[in-house]
Amino acid sequence: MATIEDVAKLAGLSRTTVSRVINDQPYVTDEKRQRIIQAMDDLGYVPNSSARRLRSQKTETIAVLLPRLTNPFFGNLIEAMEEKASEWGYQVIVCQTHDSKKKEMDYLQLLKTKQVDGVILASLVNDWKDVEPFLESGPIVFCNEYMDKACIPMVHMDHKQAAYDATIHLLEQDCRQICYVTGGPESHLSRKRKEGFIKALNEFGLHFEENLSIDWAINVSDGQKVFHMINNELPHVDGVFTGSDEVAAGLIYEAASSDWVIPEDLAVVGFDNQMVSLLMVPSVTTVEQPVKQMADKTVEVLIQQLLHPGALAPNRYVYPHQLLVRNSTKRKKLSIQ
Amino acid sequence: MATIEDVAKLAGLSRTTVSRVINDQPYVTDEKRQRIIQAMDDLGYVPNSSARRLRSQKTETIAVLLPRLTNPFFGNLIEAMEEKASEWGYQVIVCQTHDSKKKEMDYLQLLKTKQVDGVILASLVNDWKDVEPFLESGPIVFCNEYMDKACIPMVHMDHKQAAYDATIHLLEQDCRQICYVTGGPESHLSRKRKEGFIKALNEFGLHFEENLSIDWAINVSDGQKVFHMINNELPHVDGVFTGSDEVAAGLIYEAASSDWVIPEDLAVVGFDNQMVSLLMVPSVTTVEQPVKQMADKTVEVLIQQLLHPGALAPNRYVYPHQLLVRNSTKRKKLSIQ
DNA sequence: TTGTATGCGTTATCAT
DNA sequence: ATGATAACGCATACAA
Repeated sequence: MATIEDVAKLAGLSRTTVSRVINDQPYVTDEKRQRIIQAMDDLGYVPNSSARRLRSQKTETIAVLLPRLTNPFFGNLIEAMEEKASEWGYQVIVCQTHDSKKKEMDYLQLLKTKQVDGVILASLVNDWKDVEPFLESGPIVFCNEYMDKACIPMVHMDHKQAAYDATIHLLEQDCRQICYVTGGPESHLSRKRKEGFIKALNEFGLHFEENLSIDWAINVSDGQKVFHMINNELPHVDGVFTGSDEVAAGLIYEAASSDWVIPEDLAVVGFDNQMVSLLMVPSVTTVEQPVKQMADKTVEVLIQQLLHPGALAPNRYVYPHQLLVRNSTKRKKLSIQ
Repeated sequence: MATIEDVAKLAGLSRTTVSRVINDQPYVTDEKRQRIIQAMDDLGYVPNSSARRLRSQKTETIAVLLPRLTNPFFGNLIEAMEEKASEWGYQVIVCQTHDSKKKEMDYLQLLKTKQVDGVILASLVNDWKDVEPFLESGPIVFCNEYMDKACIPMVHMDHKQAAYDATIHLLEQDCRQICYVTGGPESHLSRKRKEGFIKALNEFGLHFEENLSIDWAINVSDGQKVFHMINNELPHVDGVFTGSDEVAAGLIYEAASSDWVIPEDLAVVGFDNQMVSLLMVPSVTTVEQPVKQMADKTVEVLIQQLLHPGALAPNRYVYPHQLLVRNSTKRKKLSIQ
């Protein structure tokens, strides 16, 4: 493999001059520049990035931590992030934590060992106090997940309000026994959602009931299980709030082979506006998040931190959500005007 | 940031000895080993990976090239790959080419510049002759996509046979005007599928008709467009072979708000056995690929190449597929026995 | 405008 | 068992 030295020799010049050409710097005569370019071509020279990294203390690489890629929300998120990062010439390393504290800490080490310049946390299972020390090694930005006590940039929506809106909608459809279905570890985000859910209940004179709460549902097959649980143990339930379109879809799929009619017997709201929520029969009422905008902003904020280490950017970017009302909750027939 | 030098000084020993401790090498007294570990702890020392990379000429990182992550097939693929790679202590860089020749070449440069030790090609739009030279810089392995002329390991299924099976099934359901829907750039894989499709037609005395061929459909909304195209311009079509469950889902979704009844008027097969193919009403007949096994095998083969550069592994791993017959093609009623 | 010398942090070689 | 030194490939401060 040719090195800068080889190129210098072949061109009959010094490493410095070659380096200048490589980095598009001035103070090189056109003639010598050409000679060097020629030499690089002849040798098939390519700068060794490990050497550059060591010299520059930069990697042009970022890590994105998330639970798992098969959750389409995170799939969409990282798709957009990679695209944006690539525009800036940055690589993206995928870090699936599977909600494991250990894996999360292991991936954070990438920052310490200088394998990446910065980190995006799209989920968090460890305590913030265990993560904070990593800030010494480079910037960290939250996306989706957030944490009031952390003094770093955060890009997310108002999950409390979103859950509130969705729940109010269920209540307005005359649901009174609403099952609260969530999954994954308890997080700041999930607590916010729960707050919104409870706030809405309270406004209708209801309160949160532990026995209508399910906290282990994260995918389609869990959704199917949830339906059977409701069918067998909670027949009085008339509405379901879930934090995931996949779960909602599984539930609705399973209900189709039963007596339950959706939404008349059971109204269901999902979350994320995944494709499947539109395709289901009935289509699923859901909360849309501006995933691409959030992803783009997150990458932008992180890279700005890398480029201008001093500049403290405003550190909250809250994006709007939208409740998309579809057939899985339309219990009230419209009166003919 | 503390360096090995700092640790050495604090412990009153040499860099060499510290390095020995870091790398678990022998020839260090327990007493000094302890002293060094203590010093590393005190300083919060972590080896700098850029320096290690430069020194060892290894990155412990691989690149995975694919068109886009929002295609759930590739989402599942990379999820499994990342997990497997992480078991071996390897990082994964996501490289979305969006089927662009230029982006593909750019990402392949990662190999030349030593940012990654090896590359997995899950798709390919450039000619093989343009890719082959990169082999000088490190191993490349195909997964899903393949190429008969390339002398590198390949992990994939028999796409010709899979398409053949799916088409025969449509024909057995009495479809005679089958629309062939595909998307993305022409590739070896897509050619193989087409061969299988044509072979099946031929066995039923039919031949491929260009005007029943659509080559621009890759997602749900394309599937919707396909339906309208059939509805408006190809009303005599009675079956659809598509290379994607998303497209099939979009088509079926759109058909629901029309006169067409699926499968009676139009039988539809998808590909990949995505969750959505099961959830649709009617559920979608599809071809299942053993994604996880293929992903695991690919990573394993690549890492073996990295660990034992000499050892030529057998270079084809062909995995079985399975046609899952669901409601979108069940036109023939079972006779009561 | 060009070149020399030095150091980024690590590990391998060779002495001791 | 331990340490001095060179080398990995590059880019920068400084000199010319």
